[in-house]
Amino acid sequence: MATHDGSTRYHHGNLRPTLLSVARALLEEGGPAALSIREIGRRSGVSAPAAYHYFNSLDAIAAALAEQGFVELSESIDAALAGPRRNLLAGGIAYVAFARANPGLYRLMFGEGFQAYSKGNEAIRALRMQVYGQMKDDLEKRLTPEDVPNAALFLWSLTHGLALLMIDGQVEPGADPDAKVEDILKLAGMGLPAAR
Amino acid sequence: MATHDGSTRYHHGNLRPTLLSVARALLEEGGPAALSIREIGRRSGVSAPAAYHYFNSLDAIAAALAEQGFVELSESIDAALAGPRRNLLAGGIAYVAFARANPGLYRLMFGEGFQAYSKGNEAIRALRMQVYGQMKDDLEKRLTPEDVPNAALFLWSLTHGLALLMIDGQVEPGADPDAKVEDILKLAGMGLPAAR
DNA sequence: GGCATGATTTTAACGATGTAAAGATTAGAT
DNA sequence: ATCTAATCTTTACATCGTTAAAATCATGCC
Repeated sequence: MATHDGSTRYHHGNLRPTLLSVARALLEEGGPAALSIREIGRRSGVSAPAAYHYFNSLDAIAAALAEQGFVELSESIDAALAGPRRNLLAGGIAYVAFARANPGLYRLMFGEGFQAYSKGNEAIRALRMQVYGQMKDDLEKRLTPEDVPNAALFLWSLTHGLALLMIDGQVEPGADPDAKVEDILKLAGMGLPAAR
Repeated sequence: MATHDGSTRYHHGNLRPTLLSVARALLEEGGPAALSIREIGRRSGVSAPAAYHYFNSLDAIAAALAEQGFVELSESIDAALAGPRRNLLAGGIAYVAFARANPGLYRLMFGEGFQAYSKGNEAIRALRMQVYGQMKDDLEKRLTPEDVPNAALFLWSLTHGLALLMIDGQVEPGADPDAKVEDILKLAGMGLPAAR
């Protein structure tokens, strides 16, 4: 079997990271459904069962990718929250921007892709909660304590929903999607416009 | 092969509806990923390729289920909008209630399940837009025209996001989920609580 | 009533997938 | 240099979606 640079060593030498980056490319090409252990092996220049030395299953690869995603999303939100505008709006914009830049990954992190039911996606749920906690912590600096839980869920719902609608192509693509996101998220602070 | 009532006719006699209802049960048991043409056949007391007389593919079965879902969701929203409270809040509550009552179906309608990329899920996108239009129409009776587009997307994002978070078990299950939904959706009218 | 026609379903088969088991190859320590 | 453990391959199995061909049934026509 040949490595992807043409040489033909028996040992790949750098397989685990290669598998992950190939998997991630696959994920962005075709969404979570396109993740395939055989295809990952093929593109990595390696036979399919080789992956089983580093991951117990295809689901384990998906979980590793999701974990990467949560780290990156978390960093991205942190950066926005610490940036020049240091407000919730900036955090929300960063959140949606991450989803738009990594739609396959975002769907993996928050969609099915793991059997949403039955199985032990307990780890994923915890990672999601961590992101939620990040928003919540920030809200605690701004609101009275009893308002926080509902405000946090409100904000998360809005941001999550907007992110999904956008990566699902459900928002008519205007000239400047970032501006659109900002317009929508701004309404969170004011509520809907007054009735006429 | 035996029918599910024990008799053993060659012709099933009522196959198409049976396939759909079995598929829907499967969908709610295990989510969109659990849809399997062979399992549908098995549970319908029929061989797998029999389904191909009524549907071109597994995706076609999924599409038919999704269509059912959109009809039901639409009716449910209409009923709420025409009901005693006849306001947007009631519509939103009905929307989320539908998702909570049919989580598998809702995920099929709005999640992946169809290859979100590449393929022709154009019909699904149109059906989604129809639901969106329903909310939008109602908003038009209440707001000045230029406010409508952003308000509609705002509302849809919030409702859709909340629905998904709830059926993903991401909202700590309190005593009364319906009340929680109402609390959150109410914030859409007022905006976030004032800073302390 | 007998029979042809068309609708419905079955069996058999193909290619692809995830994964397990067993063997080959290689790197690194002693 | 040899032994050991890590890494990777080949082979194999069960399952899946789907196609092709054959079997069975229902129905209208004579």
